[in-house]
Amino acid sequence: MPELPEVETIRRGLEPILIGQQVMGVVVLNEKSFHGSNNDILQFINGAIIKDVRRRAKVLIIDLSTDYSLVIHLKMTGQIVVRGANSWAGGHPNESFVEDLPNKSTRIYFILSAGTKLFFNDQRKFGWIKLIPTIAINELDFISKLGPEPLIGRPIKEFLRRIRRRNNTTIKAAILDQSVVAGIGNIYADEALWISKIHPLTRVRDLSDGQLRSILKGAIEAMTKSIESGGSTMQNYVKADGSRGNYLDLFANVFRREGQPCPRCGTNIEKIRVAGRGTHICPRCQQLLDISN
DNA sequence: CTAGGATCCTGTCAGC
DNA sequence: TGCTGACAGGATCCTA
Repeated sequence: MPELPEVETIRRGLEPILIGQQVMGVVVLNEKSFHGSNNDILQFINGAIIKDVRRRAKVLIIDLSTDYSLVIHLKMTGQIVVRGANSWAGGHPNESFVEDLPNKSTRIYFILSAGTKLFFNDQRKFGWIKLIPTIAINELDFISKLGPEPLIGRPIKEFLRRIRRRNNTTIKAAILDQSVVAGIGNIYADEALWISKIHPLTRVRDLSDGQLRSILKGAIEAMTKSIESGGSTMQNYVKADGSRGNYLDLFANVFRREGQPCPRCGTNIEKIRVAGRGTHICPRCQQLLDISN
C-alpha cells in the first residue's frame, strides 16, 4: 500500500480541495469496505461539512462538523480519486487514476457540494473506511499501539525503546512493525536498510543503538525525499507524452531495482525474501554478519 | 508476552 | 493459447 509518504501526499492534495465542502451523500458499493451503520451515515455524514484532513501513520482522517470522522486505511491497493472542478488522485498508482469512475475497483464514493465526487478505489478489498466519533479515534486498538511518527518531533529515543522489545526478530520485520515506528512499509524499509548498509536479516539484538539510529535516519531521509518529489499522484503517473511514469524512480535506490547496479558501488541489486516480503538489497553494501543467526 | 506463518482479495505475469 | 503458481507499497489472526 501507500506508506507514510504516499498518505501524506494524499493529505496535502486533499486538504485544499475538501475543507469547507459539504457531504451530500455516500454510495457504498462493497459493504465490507465500509465500517459503520446506515443510520450513522444519515445522521453524521449527510449534510456534514469537512473540517480537517489529517494523517496518523498510514491512516488518513477526515474530520466532519458532526464530531464524527472518516478514518481511511488504503492497505495494499487503495487509492483516492477526486473528480469535478478540482480533479486529483493519489495512492496505489494504476489506471483507475484516469479511467471513468466508478469502475470495478470502486468500493465507496462520496458526493460532495459543487458537483465534486471523491472515490475510494481498492482492487484487493483490504482497505477500509470507518465512521466513528472523532474523540474515539485515539482509542482504536490500531492507533493506540502505534509507535512514534518518524517525521514529527524527536522520535529516536522512543523508537530505540520500542525496537528493543523486538530483539529476537530480524531488523526488517522490526521496522515494518507499526508499534515500533509508525508509517514504514516495504519500500521505505528496504531503502532505509540500504542507506544504513544493514542486511535485512540481521537480528535486532546484534545491532548497536548507533546502527538502529542510522536505520531510522535512513527511513526519514527516504520518506522526506519521497514527499518532496510528490509521491504517487496522477501528476507523476501520467507523463507528458501519455506514457506511464514510475514515481519510485524519483527517490528509490533499491526497491524494485533487482538486476540493476547499486547506485553506491555498482554491484547488481538482488531480491530475496525476508519477513514474508520481497526484499531488495545490495549484496556488497549490506553484508550479513552472521553472529547468532 | 514474542515470533512467524496463514489469511483476507483481485489481478498480473512468468513458465510450462 | 490456456493453465498454474507466485507474488503484490498491509495488518490481523492463529498457533507454538
